[in-house]
Amino acid sequence: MTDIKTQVEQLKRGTVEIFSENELAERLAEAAKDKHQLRIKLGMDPTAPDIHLGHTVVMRKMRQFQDMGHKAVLIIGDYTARIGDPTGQNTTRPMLTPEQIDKNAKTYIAQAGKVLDMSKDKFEVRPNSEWLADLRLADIIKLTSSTTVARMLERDTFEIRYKAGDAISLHEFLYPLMQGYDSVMVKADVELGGTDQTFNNLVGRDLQRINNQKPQIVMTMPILVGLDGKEKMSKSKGNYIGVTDSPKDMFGKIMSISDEMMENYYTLLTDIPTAKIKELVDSQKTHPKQAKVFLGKTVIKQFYDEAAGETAAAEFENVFAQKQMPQDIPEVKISPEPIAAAKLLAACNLVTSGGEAKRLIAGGGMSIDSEKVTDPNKLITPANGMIVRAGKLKFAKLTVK
RNA sequence: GGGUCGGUGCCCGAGAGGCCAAAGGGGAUGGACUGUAAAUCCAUUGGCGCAAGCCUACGUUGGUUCGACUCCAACCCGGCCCA
Repeated sequence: MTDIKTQVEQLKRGTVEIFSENELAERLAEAAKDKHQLRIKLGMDPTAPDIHLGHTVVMRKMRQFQDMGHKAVLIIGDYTARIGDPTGQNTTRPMLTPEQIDKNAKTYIAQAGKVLDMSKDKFEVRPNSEWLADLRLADIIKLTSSTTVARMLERDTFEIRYKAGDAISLHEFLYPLMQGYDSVMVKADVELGGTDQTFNNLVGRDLQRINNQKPQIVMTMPILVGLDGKEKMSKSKGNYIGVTDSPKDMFGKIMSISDEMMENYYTLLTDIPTAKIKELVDSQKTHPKQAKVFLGKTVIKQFYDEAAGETAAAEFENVFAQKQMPQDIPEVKISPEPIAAAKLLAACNLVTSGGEAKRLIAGGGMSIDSEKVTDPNKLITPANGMIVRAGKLKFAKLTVK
């Protein structure tokens, strides 16, 4: 039994709430006793094609269960994606086409392997169209009868929108029910999710109870704040670090988070013990920059290897602290005729329009071979190896055709 | 179904016949300052053009007018109230 206690302690780390901790202990004990795997459910909406660090917070918890011998059941919400999770949304989401969903689901599964153990006995993927697509209206009516309008409006996202006089489509109410039904269909023992999923996941408990199943244990985890320091990390908000980002990008993005966010990132994205984290984020004990460098390396190690983290850090230091040129400047082929500076920026794909180029130059953001360009009409004669720079981060190296 | 209010640039939101590529804010980008952090400050923020200027844009489609984001009509979408 002490073993179970330790397990619960480990699993508790990083969670916000568990419904309920006692049930979790019981369920773990039962599983240990008759040696069966618990089914750990995590649903993912294939609404955006990439997994980012925000997803990995919960996925890492799932991995922990796997390492204890349990089974990860990843639900690809290909059917629920037709609705779009109303959580955290202030408007109805556009419905996705089946093709988009299918494509996104494929990359999701591939990318999930970066965090989860994909071995056959520990991993199962199920698209929820498997059971949702064939529901008959009668089934749906039955499903909807399990809850009430008042209950739905308790959810703050609905409540806020309702009070603000924004549109709420009726089908959005179906979302939590469908997600809960998923739990019934896969016989989930535990469902993981961000705190914003609490309502949805608790509906799963209700539906399982109605269907004579043991209600799943719901574990919620904090939402990872995005790079802007304000909103939830998400691809559509462009404030994310993707699991397939290059080590260089990951490092750069991590370095740009604000100091206040570091503790959050350390806690949710690494296994570093709490006491050690306290030291790292204490500016008296650790220089914030060093703490951030270490965070960057640690995160990169999870998706690449230690060397990749070191390289990224060194490159970063080189380029930004020492103000040297980066190693891997994209090369641009260009004809040797003299060209106006503004046009050159466009030719190098460093800007998207002539106006932007002019603005950049006017703002002092363009340089050629480290020399500032101030006149957008200045004629530049391209030469091999010439370095064109736009802003701090964008470079191009010319090759004359 | 009836009444009523509304749909504006990436987002929020002002404008109510010419002075409107459209106030203000947010965001974004560039610059200064830094630890490429945050905060702060400054600048820029539809496209093409060296420029004059031209084009595209205020839900959609037509109309009135020398001229429409602003007026009219129909339609589409949403909020609220009534049924």
